[in-house]
Amino acid sequence: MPELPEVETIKNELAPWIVGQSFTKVAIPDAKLLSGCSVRDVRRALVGQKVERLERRGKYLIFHLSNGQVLIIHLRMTGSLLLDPEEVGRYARAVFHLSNWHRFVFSDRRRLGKMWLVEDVDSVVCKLGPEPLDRGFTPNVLRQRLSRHHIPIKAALLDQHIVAGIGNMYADEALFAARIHPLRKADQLSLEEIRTLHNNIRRILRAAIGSKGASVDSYVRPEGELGTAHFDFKVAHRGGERCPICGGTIERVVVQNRGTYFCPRCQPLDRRPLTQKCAAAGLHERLKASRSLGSSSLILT
DNA sequence: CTTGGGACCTGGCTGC
DNA sequence: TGCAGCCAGGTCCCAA
Repeated sequence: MPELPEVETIKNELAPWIVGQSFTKVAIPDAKLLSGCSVRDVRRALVGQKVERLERRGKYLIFHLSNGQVLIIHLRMTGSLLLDPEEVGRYARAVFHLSNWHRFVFSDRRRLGKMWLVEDVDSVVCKLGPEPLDRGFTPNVLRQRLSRHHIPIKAALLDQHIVAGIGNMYADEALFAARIHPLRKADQLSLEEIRTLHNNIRRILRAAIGSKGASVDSYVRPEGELGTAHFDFKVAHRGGERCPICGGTIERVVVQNRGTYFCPRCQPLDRRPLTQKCAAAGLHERLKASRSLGSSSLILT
């Protein structure tokens, strides 16, 4: 599933082959791929145009063309861009031939990917939230954006209008690293929690780019290699396994129709001190009793 | 305005 | 072995 680190990797690895080259031939066997333009429009506009620059914004890949137009690709769930594959394959949705005799293929098993040809990038990506790796993305920016939403923090991190580029895997990893339960309300995190979350979002995304992305499902890099970021996952897609911190069992819940993995011990829903929790639950006596017995923890249900 | 839920899409998996 | 039915999740769209 291409999220920010995967799209960034694709951009970095594709750029040396594409930037400065022009399109010589474009085939789009799957017209459903296109949003707001026809196959003929795209072929006519692209052929002969040079790619001036390749850019990523959130999970969007942006090709700046020499005529000022912009080709934008979103890979969604199962899309990939393959450089010079031996065969185009049965899932090829678009094939781009370049002036250096290389070609790249937009391959997408589930056909959820999208492609736009526009005059103005903002007509497609204007509503995206800030780039989490930009200098301007400070803890205060994150705090301000989260404070407007009374929804689970997991849902807020997945909302591209709040922050761009984070998907299901990295949201789970960042919340685990910050020890924040995925169902905590976005507008009720403390400043300290937001600082920790902000720090971990950036750390985890940077590390994942360093590992060239996570190949959990169908993600492959343009030249066919896999990424290795998933080997560093602590909770994502690890339901039922042991938590690497506390040894407890990693659980899976569904938040906003998304499989969500977390450690209930490391990411408690209620973070108030134990004494306050017990007061709220009317459990003074039980706490005293458990302490007098030398118990260091109390299970609240 | 915000929030939640369904649609899109299809290969792969589960269970009968 | 075959097949129906469910699941995965990024984004858009609609209803409350």
